Amino acid sequence: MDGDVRAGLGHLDSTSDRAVFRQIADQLRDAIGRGRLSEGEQLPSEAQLIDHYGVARMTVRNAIQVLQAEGLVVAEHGRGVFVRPRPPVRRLAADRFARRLREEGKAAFIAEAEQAGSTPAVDNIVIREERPSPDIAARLNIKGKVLARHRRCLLDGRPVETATSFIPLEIARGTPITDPNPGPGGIYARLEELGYHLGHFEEEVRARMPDPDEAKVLLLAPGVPVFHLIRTAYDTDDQPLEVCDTVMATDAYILSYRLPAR
Amino acid sequence: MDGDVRAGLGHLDSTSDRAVFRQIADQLRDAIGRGRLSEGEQLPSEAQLIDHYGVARMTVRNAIQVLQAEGLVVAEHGRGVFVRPRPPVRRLAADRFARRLREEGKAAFIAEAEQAGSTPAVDNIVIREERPSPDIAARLNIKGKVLARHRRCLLDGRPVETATSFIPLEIARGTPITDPNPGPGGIYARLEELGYHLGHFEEEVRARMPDPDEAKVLLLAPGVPVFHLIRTAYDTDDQPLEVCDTVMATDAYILSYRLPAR
DNA sequence: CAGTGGTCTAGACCACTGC
DNA sequence: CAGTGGTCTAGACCACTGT
Repeated sequence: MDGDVRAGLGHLDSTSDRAVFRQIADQLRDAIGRGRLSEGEQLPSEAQLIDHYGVARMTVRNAIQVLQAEGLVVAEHGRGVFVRPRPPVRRLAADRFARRLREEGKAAFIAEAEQAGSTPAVDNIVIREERPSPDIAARLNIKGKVLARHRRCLLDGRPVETATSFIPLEIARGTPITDPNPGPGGIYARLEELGYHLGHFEEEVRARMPDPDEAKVLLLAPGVPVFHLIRTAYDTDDQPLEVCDTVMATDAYILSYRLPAR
Repeated sequence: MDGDVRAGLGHLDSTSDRAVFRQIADQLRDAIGRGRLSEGEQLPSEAQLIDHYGVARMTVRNAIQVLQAEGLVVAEHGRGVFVRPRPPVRRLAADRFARRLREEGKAAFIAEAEQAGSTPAVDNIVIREERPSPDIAARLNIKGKVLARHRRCLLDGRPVETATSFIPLEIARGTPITDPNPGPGGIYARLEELGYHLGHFEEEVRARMPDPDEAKVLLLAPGVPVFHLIRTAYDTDDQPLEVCDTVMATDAYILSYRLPAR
């Protein structure tokens, strides 16, 4: 026995040309993958790993940092390093903007959350007139100003997405769409009441690492990417009515879509 | 003047409680964001940053590592650190599995690539019978074995995705689906020839950091997440015919979907 | 308080790139 | 060859957590 630091970690292969910190990362990753270290469980402390492997502290820290960048572990100052718990994941259905939901008086985010038994919340609401970016202007096919509706959405107290809707000011001005709470069914319901008939949505999905602001607002752990969605709502004449720019925590969502076979 | 290391980097705020390496990362990130350092351009070397800020090497390296984890820069051993070039992005259309493409004799990946003016390629093809994972078995609603068709797809020489299709062995056995090259239109065309009528597809989209194997096969830079798609093909009776598990480089793709409004 | 991770220094040697 | 980043050591001091 060699003071095995639990989890059955092995030895270093000094003949290998693989860097020591990578070998340590490999062994910890393997322990996590095999379930010898399970979700939420604490990894051996830096001091224990230093003893076990007989290396300098930076070597151990480099190993742990590799795992952090992979999203496998989270370090908590003063407490330890833990296998990253997988938060509950919400599956966004392909029909999440179906009219029946609006008719039930639910905005999409609220409806989805309640259907899944979670408690939704919305904060950081900012509504103002803006000159749109060239990209937004092009998507809306307009030259003038827009109404921008920004908010952050939370599930069971955990921030999961920020979103900004852009609506041509010509459409939004003087309507409940300019209110912080636009009423039952959300702004899509208001648009339909105003005589705009929603035809379909187009959604573009990207994924990337968050910038520091996004990581802060969404309380993202290192190694957790974001979805960046840009959704355009079209009326039945294929005229754009709204663009919604959304940044979502990828550890909180699975996006689901239905594709036609013809 | 203080040997300004190009790019107009500023000074450290010693009164700030923000860590020095984060301040350095902030300044470099800002320089990139403002275009003072543009795509592909080389950052000041570690030695230059050490001189400029008067800090230890590890401090500078920590700063650069922050930017790497954000996907903003790539380090090349012996050459320097460079603002990560944005590779050309392929937009995957919502109708990419439309029948007309199969009838034109193109598999989806090939059709998409050629339509966009790129040169597609496929390698690492492995086809074999397997006992499916519980998840795959459940999606296919079967108990028996599957035919697994694995491949890696490249655009203009750059690997962009790996994919594995799972087809119930009962369906695939003794058909061209078991061939490395299943013929024009891909396996979906073969399925239809066999009398299965494709009705629709359901696609689940996740994003996460790659594991080391995925990073290697897709030549992913640090800080580049992957899309993980699981697509199920259904026939017109809503019976599953195939499941395709795909891992894609997120810096190579924008996924595009059409959502119904009712 | 002891134990944890966070930051930083000052060096060393190595491996890769390009002239 | 000089210049670059990659790895590693051996320390120091700090900040946070929990007892």
